[in-house]
Parts: sequence; C-alpha cells; structure tokens
Amino acid sequence: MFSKACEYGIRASIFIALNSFEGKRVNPKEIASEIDSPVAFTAKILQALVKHKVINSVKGAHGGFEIEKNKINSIKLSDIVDAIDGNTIYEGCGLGLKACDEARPCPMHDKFKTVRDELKTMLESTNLETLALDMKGGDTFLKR
Amino acid sequence: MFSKACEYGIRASIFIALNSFEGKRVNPKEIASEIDSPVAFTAKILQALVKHKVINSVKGAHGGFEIEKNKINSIKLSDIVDAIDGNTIYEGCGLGLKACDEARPCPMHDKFKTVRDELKTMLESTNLETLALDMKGGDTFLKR
DNA sequence: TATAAATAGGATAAATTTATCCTATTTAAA
DNA sequence: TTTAAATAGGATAAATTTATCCTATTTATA
Ligand code: FES
Ligand code: FES
Repeated sequence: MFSKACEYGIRASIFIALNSFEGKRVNPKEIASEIDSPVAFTAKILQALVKHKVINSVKGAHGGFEIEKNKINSIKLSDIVDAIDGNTIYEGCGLGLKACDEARPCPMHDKFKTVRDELKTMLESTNLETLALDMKGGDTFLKR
Repeated sequence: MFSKACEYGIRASIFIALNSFEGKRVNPKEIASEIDSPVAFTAKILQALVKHKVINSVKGAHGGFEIEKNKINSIKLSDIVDAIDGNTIYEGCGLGLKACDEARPCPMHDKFKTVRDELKTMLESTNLETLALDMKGGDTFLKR
C-alpha cells in the first residue's frame, strides 16, 4: 500500500508528536530505535518531512526533531503520505493506466474509486494528535 | 497500491477473458499490445497466472492463453492479486509492522482496517465476467 | 573561541522490482 | 516426420527503492 519510506515516515511522525507534547526533541537514533527502522534511512526520510514542513528540525547541540505543539492536531496522515509517496494513491488509476480518467475509465474504475476515496477521506481526517493520544494511553504500538 | 506486475496481470486477465468469450486464444504479443505492457515481462506474469490456475495455457501451434468460459464468472480480482502480490494488502499492517495484530495494533489500525476490509470485499466480489462485459460494451478501457 | 552535539546532504551500496533476451519444450499441421 | 508456431523457463540487465557511510554545517555551552 505505502512505501517503506512512507511507513517509517508515519511511524516517526507519530513518535515525534508524542515527544513534542512533552516538549522533548528526539534524534534519528532514538526514533529509529522506537519505531524499529534503519537509522540512516530514517534520517533521510526526516529530512524530506522537514522540507515538506511536516516536522521541524533544530540543528546543533540540544537540537533534534519536533513538531510545534499547536500544529500536532492539524497534521494529517495525508500530509505525510503526500510528502513521501506523492498523490498516486489518491489520484492514480488502480490498474496503472497513465491517469484515472472518468471519461475513459479502466474496468475497475467505479469500484476502485469508491475504496480509494474512502482511503483518502480516512487519511485526510486522521491527525497526529489522535494517533499520538492513543499511544499515550498504551493502546497502540509503533513496533512489535 | 498494486505492483506493476499485478496491474499487468489484471489487465491481461480481463483481455484474455474477453477473447475467451469468443473462443479465441491470445498470445503475449497481442496481450501486451492491447494492454500497453512490456511483452516479455507480461509473458512472465502469464506464467505465474497459469501456475496459480487463474488462466490456462495451450502450448504449440494454435496455442495461446485462455480461460474456460464457464470459469470466467468465478475468477475474482482477489484471485489475481493473491497470485501475484500475495496477501499483504489484505492482511498486512498499514504501517508495516511485522503483522497486523488486534492484540497489539498500530495507531492506524482501526481506521486502516476498515478501508482494507472494504478493498478486500471489493476485490472478492468483482469477477472477470463483470469486468469483461463492461469492456465489451465499450464503456471501459485497458489502455489510454 | 574551542568543542561537542546535532541535522543536512552527497556518494555509494544492497536489495528488490521491472524488463529483456535466448533457448528448450510442446504441439498442430503440412 | 519435418516444420513452424507457440508457451516455459533460465540468465541477465536496467531501474527503482531501500539502506549505509562519510563529511559539511550549524549551534549551545564550557
Ligand atoms: S481509470 Fe482506473 S481507477 Fe480510474
Ligand atoms: S496493526 Fe497496523 S493495521 Fe493492524
């Protein structure tokens, strides 16, 4: 469904949000350990998320990655997916035609579009705050 | 969403079904041309579909790929996806955890599972006959 | 101001997916 | 029985994704 990079990116963002609630910055090493991902690859993904303004980075001593507290509830899963995997999951044809075009649809179009739109709605209506709070309660996990 | 191989596999299966209705076998070259895919790679995918008994192959002169007419309406999209991409799209964790486990769910689990299950239902309730008949009517297309 | 801690980013490597090419085998028909 | 047409399958290559490593730059603090 999503690329590895995107999976790591979402997991990392949730972990960063969780820590940002407590005013704590985190570094790639800690993130990778908590989400069970390769650290250098994770660092690259964090760079991309910074570039897309999903998260913030602070360089130098006492630096790290964070998300402004008051922004956590406005960052949607779709923002992260957009930043890393782009929009093909939302807009692309399920059978891989060059574009999904109502005027010249593939045989799967009608049924696929329904599911794809629900995925889009789900990702656009789920924010980091919601996800992080579940974790805080100990109900959900970022690795297993 | 699906791999390229899977996209080609579905498109090829629909085209084969369409021809099998008229008792006509088709070869990789014709298939690749009609679904706009690389011919040798498509041939490999056809082999896999034969191995998984989604389609039939007939070797030698006058051979080609076909689907038994009375089987066309029992072959579901999920059969093709299973054969090529396996079951991670149905069973796997959306955030890439080693397994999707209700007892230790990822933060996206509840919302993701809903969408994933709908995708599964869609793929399991859509058969090749339905898809091919739409195409016969000229309402849908396998390339653009 | 020197040092240590931290992210940024370039270069490269490994793994996987996508794609091509060639030969072997099978089969219908001349 | 020979030939031509067709799928099967192995070997290889290209492209993309995933992953690692090293150096540059930035910044707080001693
Ligand atoms: S054209 Fe294929 S999903 Fe819309
Ligand atoms: S545990 Fe992640 S989707 Fe179920």
